[in-house]
Amino acid sequence: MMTSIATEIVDAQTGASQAVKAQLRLREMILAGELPSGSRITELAIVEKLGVSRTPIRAALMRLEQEGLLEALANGGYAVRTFSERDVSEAIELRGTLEGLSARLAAERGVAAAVLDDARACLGQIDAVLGQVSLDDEAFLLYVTLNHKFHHMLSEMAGSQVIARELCRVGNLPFASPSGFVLQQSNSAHARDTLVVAQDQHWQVLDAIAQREGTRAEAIMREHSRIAQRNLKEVLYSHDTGLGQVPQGVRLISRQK
Amino acid sequence: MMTSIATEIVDAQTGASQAVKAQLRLREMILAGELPSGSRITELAIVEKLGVSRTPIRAALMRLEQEGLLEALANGGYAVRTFSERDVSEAIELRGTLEGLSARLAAERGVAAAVLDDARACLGQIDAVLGQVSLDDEAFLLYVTLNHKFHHMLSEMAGSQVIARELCRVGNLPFASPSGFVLQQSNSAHARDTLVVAQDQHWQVLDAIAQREGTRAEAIMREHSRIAQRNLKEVLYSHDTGLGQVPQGVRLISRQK
DNA sequence: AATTGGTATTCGGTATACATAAAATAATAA
DNA sequence: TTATTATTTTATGTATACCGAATACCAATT
Repeated sequence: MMTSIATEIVDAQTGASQAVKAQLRLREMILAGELPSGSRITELAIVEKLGVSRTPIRAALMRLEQEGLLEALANGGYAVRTFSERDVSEAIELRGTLEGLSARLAAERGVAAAVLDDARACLGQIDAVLGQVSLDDEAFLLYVTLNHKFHHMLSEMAGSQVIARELCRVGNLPFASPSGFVLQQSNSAHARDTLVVAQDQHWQVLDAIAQREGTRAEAIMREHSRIAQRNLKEVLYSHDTGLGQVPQGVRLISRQK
Repeated sequence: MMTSIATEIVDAQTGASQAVKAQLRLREMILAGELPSGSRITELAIVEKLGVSRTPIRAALMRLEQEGLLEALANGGYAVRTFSERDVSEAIELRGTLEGLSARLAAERGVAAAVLDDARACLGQIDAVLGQVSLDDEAFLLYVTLNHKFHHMLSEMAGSQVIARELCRVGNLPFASPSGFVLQQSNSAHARDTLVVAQDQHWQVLDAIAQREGTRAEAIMREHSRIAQRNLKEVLYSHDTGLGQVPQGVRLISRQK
């Protein structure tokens, strides 16, 4: 058996299949930049790096390709995908469009009062976080968690597995996710203001859904995604400021259009 | 990328990998109803049915799950997915939304004159097909091919790999594809009229894109997808008419909402 | 020195053997 | 006869051996 003691400890922690563990570890490595953007991924290299055999590695690579982090090469094998600024921008636009569709359907179909109350409670928690005049890193992290939760709630309000599934897919790209660029903004001066604006949109879309105003709900979510667009530009073009923290996956975005 | 159905069939005959061949054959079998909707798929059963070993079968099953035709079971294995009428309706709505987004971006960003001319030529061919007062099966088949081609052209006009990729994905569900229900309509009395209306929308969206009218282009494509919605209802609720031809994948749609 | 040919190595596709877990069936006890 | 338990079977997860193809490297020839 080839499993090392360290590997077994990891095994005990996760308890998932080797394939899933390999997938998670590979994703980490890609987003951390250990596997450079554009570099080819060979199965054997991963085998000796992770200590599992080729079969689960193959499954993991296949899943990561589906996720969009890898691209399949012509003659077999994979390469770490490189994203242009345009790719990321379009992925954000795509998410905004899908969230708009989801919000519109939720409004048109109607949402149970209890569900709306849950969402309002979530927004209440975000309000509490933003209540502080100055936000520390922990507050930003809490915002990200709650923001993610709220967006997830929204995607479920439409009651559509089809759309929720697709929304989940585009959110897999780390920089296309609802809070993809929040953490990198945390040192920015107007970072809190940005979140305040975003949170207002959260309340407004919930109101629109409650009022059965489908078109308004859709428009709000589309505009909501433009905050991510602005953050993207800001992160990419203020790169000269010595960045202390490692942004998740920004390395995968190439500079040229 | 977006290989045509005809191309894929040819690939299956020629020397593609075992995994791809298995994937195509399994898809055929699922859509033909040989593997009943909801039934569990075991690897060994497929092994003895297709005569290839488990490894490529596994790859094929994984791909089919990603495509949406199979769902992964909790304790491993897969089952043929069952789609409710609502699922299908939402998938069509999703496609309409994405095509709307694509058309809007194409209009806003602008499209080269040569590309627009190609699209016009394609629509000209469709016009020629619809010029006949009565359409035979061959004409319907030709329409489907050209319709597919035009929608593909549209998805490329936005110049967005991200959106084209997603559009390709939702088109994989056979009944969500642009011409998913055309063939089943071919015995309907007003089938030709439906296609005439759809073709008018084709011309209008092209005009909107050429005129840089993004909002109009988006609205047209959304409305365009509602034709598929109507066809869906018609196919599902006129089931009593003895259907001679086998509709692709309609078996996977369960009757209850 | 450059180009071309051949050889060797590497990589991915495939088949299969083995292990583990779940499910089904049979057997025994109440 | 029924319920519970044990055993057997079956299915997936995993590892690995083998094969064909692609590629890289080295040598030889022009």
